[in-house]
Amino acid sequence: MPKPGPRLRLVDVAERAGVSLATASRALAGRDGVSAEVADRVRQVSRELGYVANPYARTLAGGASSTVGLVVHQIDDPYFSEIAGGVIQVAGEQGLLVQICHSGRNPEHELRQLRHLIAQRVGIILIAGSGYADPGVEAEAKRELAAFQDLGGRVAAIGRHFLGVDAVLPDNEAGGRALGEHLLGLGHTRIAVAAATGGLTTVLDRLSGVDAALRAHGRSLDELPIVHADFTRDGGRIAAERILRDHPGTTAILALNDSMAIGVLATLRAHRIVVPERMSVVGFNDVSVAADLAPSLTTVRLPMTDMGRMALDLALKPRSRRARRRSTGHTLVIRDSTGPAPAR
Amino acid sequence: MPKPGPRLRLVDVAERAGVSLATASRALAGRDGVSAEVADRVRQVSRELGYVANPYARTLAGGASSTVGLVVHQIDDPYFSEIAGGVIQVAGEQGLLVQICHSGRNPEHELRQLRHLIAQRVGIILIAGSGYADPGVEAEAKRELAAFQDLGGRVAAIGRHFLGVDAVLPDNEAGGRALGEHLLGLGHTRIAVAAATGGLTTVLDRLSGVDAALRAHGRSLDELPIVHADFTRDGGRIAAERILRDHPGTTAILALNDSMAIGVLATLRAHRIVVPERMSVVGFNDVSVAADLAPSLTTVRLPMTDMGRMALDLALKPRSRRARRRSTGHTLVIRDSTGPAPAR
DNA sequence: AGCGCTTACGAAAGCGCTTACGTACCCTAA
DNA sequence: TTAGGGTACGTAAGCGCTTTCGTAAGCGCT
Repeated sequence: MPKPGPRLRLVDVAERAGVSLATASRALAGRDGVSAEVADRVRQVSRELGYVANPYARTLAGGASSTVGLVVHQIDDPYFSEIAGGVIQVAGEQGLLVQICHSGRNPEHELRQLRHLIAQRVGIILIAGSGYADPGVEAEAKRELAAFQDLGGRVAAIGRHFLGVDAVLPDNEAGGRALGEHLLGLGHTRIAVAAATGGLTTVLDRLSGVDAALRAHGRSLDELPIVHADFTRDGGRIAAERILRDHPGTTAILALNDSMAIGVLATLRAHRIVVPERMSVVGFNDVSVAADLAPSLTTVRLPMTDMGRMALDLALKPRSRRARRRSTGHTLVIRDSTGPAPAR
Repeated sequence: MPKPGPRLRLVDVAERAGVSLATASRALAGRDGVSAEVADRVRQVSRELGYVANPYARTLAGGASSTVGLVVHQIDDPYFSEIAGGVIQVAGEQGLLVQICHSGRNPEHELRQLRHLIAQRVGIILIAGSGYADPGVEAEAKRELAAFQDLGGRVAAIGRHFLGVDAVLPDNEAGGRALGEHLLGLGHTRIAVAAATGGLTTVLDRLSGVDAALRAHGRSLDELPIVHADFTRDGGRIAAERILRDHPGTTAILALNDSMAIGVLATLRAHRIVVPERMSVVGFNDVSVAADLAPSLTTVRLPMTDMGRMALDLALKPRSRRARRRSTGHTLVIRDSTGPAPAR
């Protein structure tokens, strides 16, 4: 059992292997200029001794920083915690450390976090969560990230297209379309949308998918009431109240994420409106509790954990000339919260 | 990885303030040996220039590391993600970075993560999640943490008493007792317990609270069927199936955490057993979805976010001679999943 | 004055690593 | 043979900071 001595340094390994510090460093970094024979010996000794490089010294000396910074809106939101789970998993396999910080859905605060991560010299930055439709808001972050990449850092985004970096893009549009078609297929015509406050690209993309579905049926999103509130359970509550009050004929509520859908369901329950008999409800993301609600929630599943994994994978590849994009795929998961439109 | 670049260094600040490197360092660290006047000037200049210390250099030179390592069983478990939320919040205020890693409820893997964090020279380690009842299993971790502390590191645990470090201890026993009393007060006598696999201190503590409640009524835990399964939704499912099969007279199921309770509810729904009319169900923790289930879940609320905060606060205080303990408090939250015991 | 003592500061020695740069050595070609 | 060009490795110069140690100045005391 390799016992991690108090402070084992690279010199110790080098000495034990009978080589110089430089050679030991090269051998462990897999750099060439070392004979295979010597390199093997060094690695062997290092393993025996249980040597772990001091990341501070390594980074200070100009080596690659082995920590990845992950920016999420809020870690205690299942969407982000699942993404984080994927990232941490891959990071663990690669021996990387993950630093997580909150942006709190606030572009300025996000920018501050970004700068902090950069100042802290992380090697990789992963930035998750919806982007802002206003390019001006993203511009500063974009510039900061570009500079970071020019200095050798790597960046990948999850769910944001305007950052000019590699990105994992959830199937927001296709998912929105699938939900729209599902509801239309069930005969719903009076559909209301519970959307997050405007300005988020995620919202726009999902809406545009819904629109596509409607157009395929000779209709359009313009006909539907769209109620804006926060991307949270409370937002869903508020939206649902507003819909019930202002659009009483509604037979289906399409919430743009599961949190809102949960709020919608709670409100409907409070009003004793039976789901799905009198009202169908759909969400988006398929967070793990969606299956446990009563009624269980029809939603579009995004592979959040995989998205986290993919993002880190992207960032671990060398930078390409053009920003790469990876689509996530999606699955319509039909559960008990949707049913045929009630007869009028 | 980011190259030296146009980064601002402490020398730059020192030069600009007309002092030596050493004085600048002392001034910014708030160390004495610098006149208030000079210190102010240095801080002023540093602020103007937007200087951020290079943490790698700082740590390498022997300063305190400004990163905190947080070990959780699994970040995409709401219990842990809420704790992490609290930790990240405090860390953000203090300008600390949080590194999260998974232990996966596996003592060996946890130990490996611990060693990795220590090797990476984090300054603070926070370790969350139930401990193991077998002291042998904890011994190695305990030793490792003690050594880490002797080298100047700080450690705080959340929910583990056997580590010999400062700890935030959830009110497991009192909470268990509250749940037991609640059910007994409703007239339930045939109560079954869905517990996690043995060996976790959390399980033992909660059970002991239940036992206390029973004894206050002249009964004892020994009379109740206790079914062991995983601390997850699936575990709850399995436990519920077993209870229904082996203990058909049961009128209340006490699940030792919310995840299990959710599984229990799902199973009851599948069996068309109405909650709470035919069966009451309680959970533990009050994760945020507990309120959104149908029926909403009666449970004991632990202030997870606060627990994260408290743990980091503890770790930020200087080490005391004896390990400190902080209790979290708890609240019994009565919702719709519990009701009077059905007449026989 | 002369002595010690404190205080405010600077010079310089590392912390453990990466990476130019230098140097032996060997192999080939003229 | 010797110049020329790899290849394998060692030497040493930092990376940006903290901290020890040294020093000069200021203080009160004999």
